[in-house]
Amino acid sequence: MVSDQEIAEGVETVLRQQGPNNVTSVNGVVQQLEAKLGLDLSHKAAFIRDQISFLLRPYPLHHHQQQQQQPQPPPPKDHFALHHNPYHHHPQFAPTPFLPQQFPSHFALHPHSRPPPEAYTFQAQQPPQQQLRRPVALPQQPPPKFEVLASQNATAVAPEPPKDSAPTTGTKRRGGAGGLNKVCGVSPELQVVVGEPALPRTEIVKQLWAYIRKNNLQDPSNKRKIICDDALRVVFETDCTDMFKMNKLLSKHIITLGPKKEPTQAKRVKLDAESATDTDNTQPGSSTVTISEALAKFLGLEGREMLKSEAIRLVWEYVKANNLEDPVNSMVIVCDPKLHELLGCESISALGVQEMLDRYHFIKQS
DNA sequence: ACCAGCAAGGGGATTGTTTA
DNA sequence: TAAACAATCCCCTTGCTGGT
Repeated sequence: MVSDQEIAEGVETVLRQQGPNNVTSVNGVVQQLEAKLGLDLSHKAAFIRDQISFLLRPYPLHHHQQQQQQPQPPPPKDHFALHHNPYHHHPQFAPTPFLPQQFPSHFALHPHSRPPPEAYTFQAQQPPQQQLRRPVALPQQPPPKFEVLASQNATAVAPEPPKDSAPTTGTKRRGGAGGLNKVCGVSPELQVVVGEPALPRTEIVKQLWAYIRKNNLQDPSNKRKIICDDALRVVFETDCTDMFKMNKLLSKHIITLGPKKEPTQAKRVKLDAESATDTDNTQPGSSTVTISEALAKFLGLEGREMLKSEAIRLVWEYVKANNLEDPVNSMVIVCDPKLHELLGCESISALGVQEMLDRYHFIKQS
């Protein structure tokens, strides 16, 4: 029986040794790991996928970086460097020299929603059988501890006991980090509105309503009706919608991150884009920032103070106006010379654009 | 007047039930 | 007994309806 720790180390080793261009899927890594360990790891695919996404997540941004760093387009190939695995201490998995390369974007899953290593240890310590289905003869398990983690991303979702709307059907289940509390990716268009690259669905809805109220976008005669402004028009592709349709339209812009049950039909936008790391969790989309000179030049603006959301929106307008989305994968932006000059790379994931702007072109104000 | 419940919509987690 | 399947819950929003 191989432990989660060994698997985690094995994943890191495979990624280091193989090089990203040779690893095309989670299954590929599973297979290589199976060959390496001589075990059937198919039941560990989700765990392995988690490990991959953790290892390939972007480096976290630090606030002082955002404030102090001068606009210096970085070598994009460093964008996804392999992170050290907290499990890593077994000598047989000693890391091999690793040359940073651009990983296939489909490996860049839910990066910034990733639990901190210490929290992850909790998961790893639990045999999956106990985490998942019936606890067999064990007494009722307490709510999953990673519920707390979900609240880190969904700060407004109070961890207080939920409303007791459930009928008296014995044991009650708590949401935990899954279900609607699961952190989902946000499309670039929707990011302009909610201001975050990844949020739980509930939080996305909440932010959206905050945006609607803030901008007075409800029809006064029928508050169920939403009158779209420019940003919402891009998201919903209509001038007017109602609150129920809104959720449906919203789902197009919510990208499932991480392991997911295989749907019978691929109906969603493919998840292959890396998420921008964003340490600024105080309504970043609506904050005023000073943009870099390069960005001001790019946007053809005189002034350098503007709403962050507006700056992002303008960049996306440029992308769309110039058809810079990869026709094969719209989550990948193929930079033209002008965008190349701004971002310092030839191509970038959709979600990576905001990260680059955050990191190098937004100078936050107090 | 006030309150609770319901309406739609998303999808994963969990529990309960049925079947092999 | 295990697997497969079904049902329920989680959250959020506004406005309507029915009960108190």
